[in-house]
Amino acid sequence: MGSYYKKIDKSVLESGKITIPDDEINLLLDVSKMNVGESIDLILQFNNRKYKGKIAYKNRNSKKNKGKPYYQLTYELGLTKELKKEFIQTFLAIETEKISCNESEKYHITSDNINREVVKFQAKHENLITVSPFLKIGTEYDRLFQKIIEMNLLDLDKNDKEKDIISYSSTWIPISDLNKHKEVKNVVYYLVDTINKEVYIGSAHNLGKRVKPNREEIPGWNIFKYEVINPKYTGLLVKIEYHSIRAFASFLDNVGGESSLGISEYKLNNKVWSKCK
DNA sequence: TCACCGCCCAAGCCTCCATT
DNA sequence: AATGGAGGCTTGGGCGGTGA
Repeated sequence: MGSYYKKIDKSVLESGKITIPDDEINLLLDVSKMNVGESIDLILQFNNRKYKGKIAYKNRNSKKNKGKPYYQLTYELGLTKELKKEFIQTFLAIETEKISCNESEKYHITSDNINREVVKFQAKHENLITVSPFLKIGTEYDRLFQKIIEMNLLDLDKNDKEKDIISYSSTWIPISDLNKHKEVKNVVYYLVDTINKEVYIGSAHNLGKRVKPNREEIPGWNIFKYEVINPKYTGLLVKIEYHSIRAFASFLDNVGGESSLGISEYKLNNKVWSKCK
């Protein structure tokens, strides 16, 4: 048992899967009883936090490489993110290389001059490996870049617009124009009956399928508006909806049993939402 | 309310490419 | 030629939607 030192590269920081050379695998794990196709689960510890990982002995089936299996260490993406924050110098170099690769349509990023920092994998005891920086290039801007990486602002592959939870908020629209908005996706919507002074709030992955005239909960609704949730946060759609309902219920008389200030003659028609008492 | 279905994403696996 | 680096395809689990 010992330590394996690895230059930081895309494998380490992005895919979270690295090939361990045959002559070094025994530093991390006793593989004498391992057969091709098998894998061993282990824990990687970095900064006192533990991450799931495994070492697999993998086959190569192509004609050219048949019969030359190799060892691959993989770990969860949570660790890749922490490592990006640790090895800022290399991470930024890789991101920079990506940009020039895109421009020149180069395919692989293996340029030697970006591989400067080194991480150390040390076998502690059975199935526990500690991960620590061995060679690190610090700068005065590390704290700033840590923040930026933490907020995913450097995921250049992704759309910049993805920072906001709400990506679009409509004006109030008369029911007669409903058809023009049928195709809108991932929305929290507000239906209002201006005659009977009623409000109803809902959410939908597909506006046209949920919002129709004579809706049971608020049959007389005649105007509506909606907010489109950033696709990145669609998992939170219902939570955002309930937050809106809860907020409205605190101010408007409502049929959901929430105590309200009753600041308006309007009434909230929602009956059910997750109440955080 | 429950069971089923389809979709999406991450993990796993395979393979090609670059480097030595 | 050998082998590590890394992209792409496949798979499977989880989750939301839908219909009974």
